[in-house]
Amino acid sequence: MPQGRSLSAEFFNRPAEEVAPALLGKALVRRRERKRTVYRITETEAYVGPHDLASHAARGRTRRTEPMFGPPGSLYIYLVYGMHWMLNVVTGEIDYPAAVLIRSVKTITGPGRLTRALGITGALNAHQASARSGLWFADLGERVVPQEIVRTPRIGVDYAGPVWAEKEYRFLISSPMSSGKHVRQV
DNA sequence: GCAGTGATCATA
DNA sequence: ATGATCACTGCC
Repeated sequence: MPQGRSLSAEFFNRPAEEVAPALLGKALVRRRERKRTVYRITETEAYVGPHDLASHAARGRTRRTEPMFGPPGSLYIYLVYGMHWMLNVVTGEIDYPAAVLIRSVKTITGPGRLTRALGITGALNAHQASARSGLWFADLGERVVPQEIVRTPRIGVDYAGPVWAEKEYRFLISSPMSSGKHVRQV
């Protein structure tokens, strides 16, 4: 199975709202026990900076949020509701807290289900995404055109107040089935 | 619809 | 030390 070229830190060194759609169609690669599995990313969310009231970083630099202030391409993984690990990749320059939440890959929908299926826990928190850590991102060479990308408000962030809860920082690859139309393949 | 679950953070 | 909150999921 092709796994493509690993995405460098430079790919992540730009605003989260740019990285989030750019990750659609890219690969999330997991290595466990010498087995590699490649997953196509289908849904992401951007948490854009310290002024973003939906972001943990809006509460400042604490032990929990410290990884968000790390270098681009590092991982921010935290537990929510005492049960579900959330996988994020840090974006932008060091000391600027921003990240992209990986919400779904093909065949696995939901950020908590995703980490459970891939065996991702806080053990990888603050690590760089890399072959070394066993979790990284890659370019499959697949083209995702802007027309295939759908934007919506983020999920589960009503606590942020209307202005920030309504920002369209969630990105999905539109599925031909859900659009109710068949698509001619080129 | 709503309970489960436990780390984190603010308050004290 | 205590209590509220929570970037979710699964079952009623």
